[in-house]
Amino acid sequence: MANMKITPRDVDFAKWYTDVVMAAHLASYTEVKGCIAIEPNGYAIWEEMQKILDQKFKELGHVNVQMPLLIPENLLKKEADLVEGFAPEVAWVTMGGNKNLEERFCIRPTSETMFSDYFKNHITSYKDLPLLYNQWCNVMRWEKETRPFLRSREFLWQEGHTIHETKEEAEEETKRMMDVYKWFHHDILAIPSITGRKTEKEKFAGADYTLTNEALMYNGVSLQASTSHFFGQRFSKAYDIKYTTRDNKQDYVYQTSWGTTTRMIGALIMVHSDDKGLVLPPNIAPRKVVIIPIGKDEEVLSWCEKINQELNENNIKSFIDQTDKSPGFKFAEAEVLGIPLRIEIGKRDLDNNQITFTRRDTSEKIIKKLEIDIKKEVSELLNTIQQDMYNRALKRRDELTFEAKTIEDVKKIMNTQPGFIKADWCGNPECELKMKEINGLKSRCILEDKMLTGKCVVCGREAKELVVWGIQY
RNA sequence: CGGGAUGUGGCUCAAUUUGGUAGAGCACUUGGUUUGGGACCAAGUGGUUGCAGGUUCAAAUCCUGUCAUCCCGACCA
Repeated sequence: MANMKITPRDVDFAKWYTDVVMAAHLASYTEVKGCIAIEPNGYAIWEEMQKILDQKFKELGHVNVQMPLLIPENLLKKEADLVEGFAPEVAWVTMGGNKNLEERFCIRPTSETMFSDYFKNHITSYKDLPLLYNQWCNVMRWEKETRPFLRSREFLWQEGHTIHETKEEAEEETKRMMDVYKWFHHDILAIPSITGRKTEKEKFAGADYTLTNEALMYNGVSLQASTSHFFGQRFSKAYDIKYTTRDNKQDYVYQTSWGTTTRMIGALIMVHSDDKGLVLPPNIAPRKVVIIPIGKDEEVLSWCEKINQELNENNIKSFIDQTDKSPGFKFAEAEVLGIPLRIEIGKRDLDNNQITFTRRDTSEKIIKKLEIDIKKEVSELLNTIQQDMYNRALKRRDELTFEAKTIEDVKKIMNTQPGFIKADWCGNPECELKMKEINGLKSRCILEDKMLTGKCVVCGREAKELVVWGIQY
């Protein structure tokens, strides 16, 4: 393992971010632009995310399926908004072997098309509804500017696609899945995201409306972390997904889709990590504890083994670093990898009848008696770390959430420290564009909360919504 | 897609200005000594200088093109 230097976060945030990705061996660049190799450390985090979310989806009645990677052009074209929204960033397959294809295929940027076409042929009656499907897969969007995990041409995600008998049921599903994402970000990733509805301008191409989960990064930039869309009958009408209703009429289904991506790994870095490297919340860390023996004393090693075994038997994933590196190297390595808790055991500890814990998030050292209930102690400490990480992120989010009553307020805030800016909005897209002239501010989401002044922050006319504005990653 | 920067063993960089045998540190391998914050000694391995052309007796160095990465804008998860 290389002991690579990490650019300080406050010196160059973007450089720091990629340094952490590389130093923690989460991913590396490949010969293919915008397509990263997700390395074992990075993929393990994704597998944890998959495991937790997949279980939740299944508890809520969803089943997993797999649709084709390729989408025929004629099918894609059926929903005009979708085509328009994704046209600039789809990759096309035009040849099969050495022959030109009659009809080209796009490599899926998202799978509404294939799901819709599938649904069309697989339901006939209200008795077939709802269908609650999810797919774990890779998708491709031909981005120009790329960045590991945050914006790559190929990325991994899950996309849920559901169809329902009634509007109410579909809207409930849209909200329910946003609640799942919210729970996942808050309780698992320790990221205090905010949720709300996207404006017309920012919603998913082809959706009636989009719910979004927006997270605030350490540097005050916002990241769309997951979305849940309500399609109404737009796709079902475009793709002819009809069924026979309870009163023997023909109707179109109501549809939703919702997704989240490997981008969340990037969010973990930008919210929690520091100049020493990755910091992972215990609830998502693939390995929660590293045990580092100091010296090669037999008794030291046997204590390491004993503790390791007890933790693993109690479902606390731990491991012993038995490489021939010096202890100092191992400490630094555990830190760059973001392992939440470190246990050091050496002769000195044994002589004093103690073991030493070190928290990754605070670097705090905690001395405990050797005979404690190790699994209880560790699991409590991991919970504390998780909670503290959330609280720190929450505090930072609140500190970087501002209220603006006038456009001057907005400018003043943006000139000092970007963050979430709450401001009333009249609903006019022109005012949205005016905001964009200020350091590229975009509406992140519309909140349900009470408006600040009742007047649009841009034009001063009567406001309709309270909007959170931010700089988009 | 515009503006800027960079590309030399796995990593960080030197040699480019003024063309003349590719070099250092780290990492890696082997042996030994070590072990409480990135250990030490010794001996080794590894590079047709991003790629493709061109100029030249001679190219890492000059010219043209291209690709990639990073930063700043426009577009997006």
